[in-house]
Amino acid sequence: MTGHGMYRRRNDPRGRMVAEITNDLRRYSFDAQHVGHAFAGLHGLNATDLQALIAVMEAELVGEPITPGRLGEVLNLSSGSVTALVDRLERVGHIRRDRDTVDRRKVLLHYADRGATLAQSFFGPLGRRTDEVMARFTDDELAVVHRFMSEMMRSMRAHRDEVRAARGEPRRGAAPDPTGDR
Amino acid sequence: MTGHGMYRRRNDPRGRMVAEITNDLRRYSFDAQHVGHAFAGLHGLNATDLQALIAVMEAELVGEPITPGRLGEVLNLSSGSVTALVDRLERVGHIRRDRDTVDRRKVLLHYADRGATLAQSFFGPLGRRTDEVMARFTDDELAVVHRFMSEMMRSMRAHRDEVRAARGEPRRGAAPDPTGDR
DNA sequence: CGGATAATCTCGCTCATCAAGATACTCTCT
DNA sequence: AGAGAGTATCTTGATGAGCGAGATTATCCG
Repeated sequence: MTGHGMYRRRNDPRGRMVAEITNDLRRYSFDAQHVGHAFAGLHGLNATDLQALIAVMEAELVGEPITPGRLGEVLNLSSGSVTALVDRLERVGHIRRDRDTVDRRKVLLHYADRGATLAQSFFGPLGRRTDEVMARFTDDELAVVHRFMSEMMRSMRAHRDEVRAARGEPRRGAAPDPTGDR
Repeated sequence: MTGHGMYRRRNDPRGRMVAEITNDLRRYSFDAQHVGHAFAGLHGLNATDLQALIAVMEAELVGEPITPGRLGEVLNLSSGSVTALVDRLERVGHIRRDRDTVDRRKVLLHYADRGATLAQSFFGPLGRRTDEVMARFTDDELAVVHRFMSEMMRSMRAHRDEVRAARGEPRRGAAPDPTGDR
């Protein structure tokens, strides 16, 4: 999944370039997904656990610790799944729970040392590889790349929201999907 | 997940740009993953099923229908999981199995009309969005983006192979280009 | 207080995936 | 031609992530 460009066999140079960029983006996302999966497996976690750990760290580094509810929104998980997820991560010492002092219904998630170390060993090698690639580009070139990725990211995010919103709406086309939905 | 740039708080302009590109790439991949998941759910599939369908179509469009074994390598699934996966997709009419006439141990996977229609409705809207973004870039700018994404993709693929190798077992018969398009 | 609202957690179930082993077919060598 | 080794796929049983409905705990307000 994750990307497109499978058809689109235009023959002008620009058309080919668009197709290749599209394919590279798709492959990059696909591989990134598998890196996460494999790395998580190496450390006794699953892909979701790793994503969650990263989300918890990001939130806390920005100064706004995340709640289980919000984490569920970010990862698109049910509340029951989030509880199980947080249990798993807490049990192995990657994160910990704290009650919010202001609104004591809320639980705030904080990363523990063990989690920080793990994230470091995930991002470290990845960052080194990224730096190697980026070193081959001038400031002006990186500025172009930045503008591009920024717009592509926004575009994909909008698309994600649209597809998610399509849930629960009348389903057109083909088979009635006996299992309902997931 | 997958990506990085969470730390790296350099303060020079270039450092900030690198960090932002990195973050956008990570978010793009993350969202792309969720688009696939949500779209699949809408159609009674899971994320893996959709990836598999795409891989089957890609292989056949290139003229080399994929086998279950190869599909398992691409998706990094066990043989048992692949059988179940292919069963699911065949049952709902997205793909079909054919025995290879030359080596009758092999099974070749082909997409069916229903699968093609589904893929179309997945890639169509995505492609439209992508075109909108790319239209805002000149040929020269796209050439820079192309060079960048190509190198980033290769870098991520190498990293994936490295992380996978750190586990039990490398791919047999060399594993060039899973998701291989082209 | 009592009711409404909100956030999180509990429980029973489903289903994707794995690991190991069974089966089916092919290839090589004598 | 047949035995044995090799390869591809399929079968089976177990595990565990995730869902969804309802229970629990906490806050806020009249």
